[in-house]
Amino acid sequence: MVSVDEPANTRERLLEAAIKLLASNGPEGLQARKVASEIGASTMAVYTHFGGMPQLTEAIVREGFRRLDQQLSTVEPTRDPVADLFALGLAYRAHALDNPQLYRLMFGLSMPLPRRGTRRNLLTAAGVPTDLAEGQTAFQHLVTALTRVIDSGRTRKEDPKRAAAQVWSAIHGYVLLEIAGFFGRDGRGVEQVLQPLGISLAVGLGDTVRAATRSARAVQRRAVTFQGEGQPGNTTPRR
Amino acid sequence: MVSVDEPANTRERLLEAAIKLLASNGPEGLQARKVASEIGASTMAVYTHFGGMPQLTEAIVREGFRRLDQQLSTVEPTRDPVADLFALGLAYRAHALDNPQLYRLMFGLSMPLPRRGTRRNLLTAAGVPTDLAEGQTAFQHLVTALTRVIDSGRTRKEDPKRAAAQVWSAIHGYVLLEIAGFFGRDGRGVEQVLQPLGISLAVGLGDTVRAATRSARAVQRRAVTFQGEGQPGNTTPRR
DNA sequence: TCTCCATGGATAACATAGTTATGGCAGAAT
DNA sequence: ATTCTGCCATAACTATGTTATCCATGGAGA
Repeated sequence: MVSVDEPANTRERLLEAAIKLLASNGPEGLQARKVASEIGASTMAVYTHFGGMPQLTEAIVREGFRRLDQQLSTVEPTRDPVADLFALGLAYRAHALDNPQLYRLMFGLSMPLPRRGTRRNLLTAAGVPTDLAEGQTAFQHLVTALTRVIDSGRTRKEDPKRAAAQVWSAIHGYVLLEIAGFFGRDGRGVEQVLQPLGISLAVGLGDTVRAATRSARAVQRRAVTFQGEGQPGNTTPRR
Repeated sequence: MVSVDEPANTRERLLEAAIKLLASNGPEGLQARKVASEIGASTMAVYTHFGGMPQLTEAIVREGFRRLDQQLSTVEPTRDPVADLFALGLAYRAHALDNPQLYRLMFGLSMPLPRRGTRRNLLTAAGVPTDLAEGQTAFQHLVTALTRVIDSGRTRKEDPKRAAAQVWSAIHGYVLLEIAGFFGRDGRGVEQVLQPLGISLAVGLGDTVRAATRSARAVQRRAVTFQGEGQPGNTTPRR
């Protein structure tokens, strides 16, 4: 589980190279020739194993959601379900900030940039990403967390799914704005926006300001366990 | 103000055609040859008036923020600042849902992280993407609205900017997820997610459940004035 | 062992789309 | 009238996704 990925087969190496190129070069890095030459192969490898760039991109998105799911799974439940929810939010944010290009691609924000060359028809039908089905797994983490919050009596009775939808909206929006640089690049946004936002939502759902604040502080202490504060180049023991 | 746009000069016609093609064909529609031929010109027109496709895209983004600003400006303040904030949120959502491709493009272009040296660097002036600077105007609407909310005493004292950042995160995330289809395509997400989210945030900031709910209902009645419920092809008296 | 076939992949050609070089034409300036 | 300037049509150039073709390799079966 902690072992470094061995080369494996060509398909895996292509996918791995593509993800690396995406992270380092942005969507521009996702070019058949670049990806193929990265592993010393010709472009045909892409077509043999994926069918084309759209399918390779789709595979990247799927892998991105798989990794997000993994990261969210590392959040262990405690006695404080609200704190657990906050921890989930921090883990979500950590994944997105550590893989900003990937995160954007997962939600179709960067892909449709018209590449040169021929058509592409993956995420663009009507702005409807294929990836939504994959996103369900990430959403499920939130539903579970909110079910525990609601069942704990800290908040009002409410449909956990709808509450989770609210929380996901908030986190998703926050993360995208932070990636875009709107909250600065020093990771200050977490304490200035994300944490207050989490407290606001918890209180809005019925928790008390005191309790929510205390849970937020508790998570702050836990949080050092996760990724570095958004600064690239830190130790990222992903996978 | 209600007059149909006259052809105007070539630059305007190009921009207009590009926005139309973006809306109808998605990002695929943003091709130099297509845009130019749409107005019966050659691709050179794009280069004469914009410099290239990246600059044309940038102009589209700028126009998108301008229109968003216009739409948000139509929300008239009333005696109920919380209701006004909700109305602002609905107007924001209406703009995004009526122009989903444009909205995605507005936020999809900022990829400032890897700082590629040469290619398409026009959006990163000094590390801060241009589109974010434009986004400031939209953000300002929220700051103003939240200042009124906070000053009204309905919520706790708080920095309006930080509160606005929370609200923007929530709306932005909600809108993107709704565009992506996660909340269904029937516009149900507004009452099932956006409205509860707004109430949660208001309550989280200090308002009472009763008052926030009442404000939300008041806006619901006002809201019919805006766009149709996200269904494309309705009457959109923009500009 | 030899033959045959299937699979993966290299080479190269093709189509598309951004970009650029060139030149002409109309109207303004002199 | 001449010259100059700006707009833009034409066509060429380049990069990129895609496809056609062909070769190599390795396993199955005789």
